[in-house]
Amino acid sequence: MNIGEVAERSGIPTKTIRYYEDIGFLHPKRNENGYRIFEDTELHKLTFIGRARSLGFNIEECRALLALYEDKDRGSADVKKIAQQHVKEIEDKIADLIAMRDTLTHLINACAGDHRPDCPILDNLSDGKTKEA
Amino acid sequence: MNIGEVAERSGIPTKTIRYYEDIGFLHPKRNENGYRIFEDTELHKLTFIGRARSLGFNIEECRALLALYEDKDRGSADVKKIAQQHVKEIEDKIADLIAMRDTLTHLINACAGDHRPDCPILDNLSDGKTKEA
DNA sequence: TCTAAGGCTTCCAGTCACTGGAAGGTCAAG
DNA sequence: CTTGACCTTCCAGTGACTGGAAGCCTTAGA
Repeated sequence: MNIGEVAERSGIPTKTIRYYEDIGFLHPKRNENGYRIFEDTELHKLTFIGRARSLGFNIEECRALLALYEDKDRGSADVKKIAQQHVKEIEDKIADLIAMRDTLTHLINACAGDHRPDCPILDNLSDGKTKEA
Repeated sequence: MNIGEVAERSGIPTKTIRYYEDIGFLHPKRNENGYRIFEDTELHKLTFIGRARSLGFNIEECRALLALYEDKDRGSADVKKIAQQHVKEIEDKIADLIAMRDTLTHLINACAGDHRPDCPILDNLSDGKTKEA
């Protein structure tokens, strides 16, 4: 397979595939003409990485998962640990975002949204206090 | 005030303050020795930006809010619109993260987490399917 | 008066995970 | 033989900082 076909089948852009080669995720062979040739195993790897990325694992986490994936002797405990750590991080982010949303929603509700310049949102950004109606 | 004091009072690092000057948020005057001198208005602006950033507004949104903040004739509707748009984006992110978390939690629950190599998490990353017990 | 510490300056480079674009080689169809 | 799609490499940019180097300025203490 050439890079274009792999890109289509894995759903990962060619640019990104080359980048993944740069950072050592893949080592495709080369044709006489310099083109990369991908085997099925490379396609699988790419798909694997794509799924992990879409679950929010960062590149280093993907590298760790990939190493575990390729290590036939790893225990599932290692993988579970990475995943659990990751769930914790996701939950922290969710909590942060919910706090943001609630604060903003609160401010929006306090804001008349008309042509007068009086604006609780800006007031809050300016002095950190929310005025109640 | 010198930059160090402003940094302490606004909670924004000196590096970041200089960066904010670079991108045109501030225009502090300079001393004979080249040091930046900050007035109270600059401190207020920085605090304003800091709060907006902590609410997840990006730099361009901050720029817009700052412009509205400094425009005495703006209607609160303009500000409300930016904030509402932002709440939408936050809610999208929350939904994404919840989906990620649920998928991962599901996989973690299916994973024995022992020393055997059989691992539903890797299996899923590899083939996109979750095996039920 | 010298020195040392700390604060200030600028500029350059790195972060993360790509993404865009330029310049040019290769290949298959018409 | 040309056209267009595909491939290659390399360089630069994204967002929002952050780190570090090199060097000037100020202040306190010996």
